[in-house]
Amino acid sequence: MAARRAARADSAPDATAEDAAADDLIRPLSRATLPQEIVKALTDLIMKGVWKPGDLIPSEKELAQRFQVGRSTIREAVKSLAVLGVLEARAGEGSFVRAPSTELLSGAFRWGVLLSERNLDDFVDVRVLIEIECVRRAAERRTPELLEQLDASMAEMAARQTDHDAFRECDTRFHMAIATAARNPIFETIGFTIQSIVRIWYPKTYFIPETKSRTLAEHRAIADAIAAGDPDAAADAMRAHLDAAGTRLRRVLSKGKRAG
Amino acid sequence: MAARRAARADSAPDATAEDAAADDLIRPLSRATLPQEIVKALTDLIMKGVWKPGDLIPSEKELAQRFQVGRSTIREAVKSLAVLGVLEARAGEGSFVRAPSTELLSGAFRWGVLLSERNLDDFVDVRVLIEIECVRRAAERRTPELLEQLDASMAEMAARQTDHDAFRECDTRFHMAIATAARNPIFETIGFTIQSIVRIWYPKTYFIPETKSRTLAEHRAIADAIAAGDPDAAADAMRAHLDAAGTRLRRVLSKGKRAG
DNA sequence: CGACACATAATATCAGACAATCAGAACGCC
DNA sequence: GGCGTTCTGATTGTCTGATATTATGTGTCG
Repeated sequence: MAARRAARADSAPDATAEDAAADDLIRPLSRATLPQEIVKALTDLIMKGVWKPGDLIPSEKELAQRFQVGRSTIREAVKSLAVLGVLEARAGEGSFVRAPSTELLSGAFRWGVLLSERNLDDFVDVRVLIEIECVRRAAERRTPELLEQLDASMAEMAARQTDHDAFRECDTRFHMAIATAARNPIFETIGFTIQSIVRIWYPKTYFIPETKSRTLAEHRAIADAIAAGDPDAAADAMRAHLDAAGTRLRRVLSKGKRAG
Repeated sequence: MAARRAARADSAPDATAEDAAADDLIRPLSRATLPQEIVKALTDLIMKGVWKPGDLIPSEKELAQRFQVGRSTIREAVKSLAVLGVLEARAGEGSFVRAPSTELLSGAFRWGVLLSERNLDDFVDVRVLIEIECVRRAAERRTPELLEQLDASMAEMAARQTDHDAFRECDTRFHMAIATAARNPIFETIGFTIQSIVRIWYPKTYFIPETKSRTLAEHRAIADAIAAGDPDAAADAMRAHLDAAGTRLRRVLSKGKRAG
């Protein structure tokens, strides 16, 4: 009969020696389903730099032949990565590796539990570390363009304090400008990712009366330190801002929980 | 008779057939693909609390009939959500809503790093920031298990210095153990991602004779500082290690470039 | 030289089939 | 009755083939 694909038949669940490579330590729990393995294989190809953003990956038919699986299996894997925002499948053209963007997980961002109170502290810790580093680098590498962007953001912020959406946009722009000014694409991407999450949650704090005026003042302190080219002062100002914002968010969340 | 959970029918697409048809005629498949729509519909059902964590969702066949699409379409949607960690499909049982986890949140950062432009210097900067923070947190939160893992890694490293692959595995394990010990899933994920990329590049430095002995000594200094519960010393040791490793790598790369 | 029809290739979607797996019912033994 | 075994039905896993839709290139014809 048709030779079956070499199955990964681990006959008995006997305790295996601990010679397992670190590779497999990543997922010891779930038995691998075929599409899951394909996802991992495709991920590895991206990780190793074989496929870079913008690249066209082989067609589904070719991938199916190469992995020795059916087309539907490949499709499920590719589709999963497409939903994640990692790949983009275009009918008639092929599938491409997408550039990093805030669209990552866009469909799933609406899932409320993405940031629950349990992850809030974890997230804030990451935010503090990354944004402080970004602002430090931005202060060292400051340009007139950056200062202009920051000023513009703050000016609009001050002018439109009653418009929640506009205020949020200005807030986002302020932090993203700093992330970009760090002049490191990885910090920039991480910074953008952070902002895409922040802009979903932090606007809840706008209902605290003093939030906006304090935010504006904190932003101004940060911008001043950047303009002065003082990384330490900028870092301090950013830390103060993020601590205050985090406290405000926690206050709103705990209050909402108590009330609801 | 195991009555399957009855899903509300109001999400079925046959309500207001005229409007839907008109809309579809005006914008046939505008941007969204069918599985994407299913994904959105399913996440909405979860978000609205119709399906709660642990619940069994309708079978693929029933969903296909209800949404009036083929089963493969449903499968691609469910599989995507399974990859995202939102659903869990168990053969023979059905698909279940998973308890919220940090997978989505961590995944966003993971892909951000993976898809960012990969310049060595930029990458090393990120590595230094993240791993120093991880080791600092690990020193504050150290456990006997961590110290054991680090010792085991270093012991094997010392014993198998001639085996490049084994040495690399130990190196990876050492850094990943520290990332895990930071006790923050996002830091852990970013740390793992960094290691996944690092392990592609750094083995090139193993051809410098003194690399392995120095790496081992640097690891030992880090482990000692962690064992002593001294975050600052651990951070210093880690910085020294990463700086040295970076220098070694740059040396190999420039030499290789000049030679080849 | 340009516009239109056609060929080609890729994804999008559907349908059906069979295998693998699991929970629970049915059964049989003690 | 209690308990282990077998059977069965439901569900996901996977493969194959077919049709539809879409984008790209190409060649013909005016």
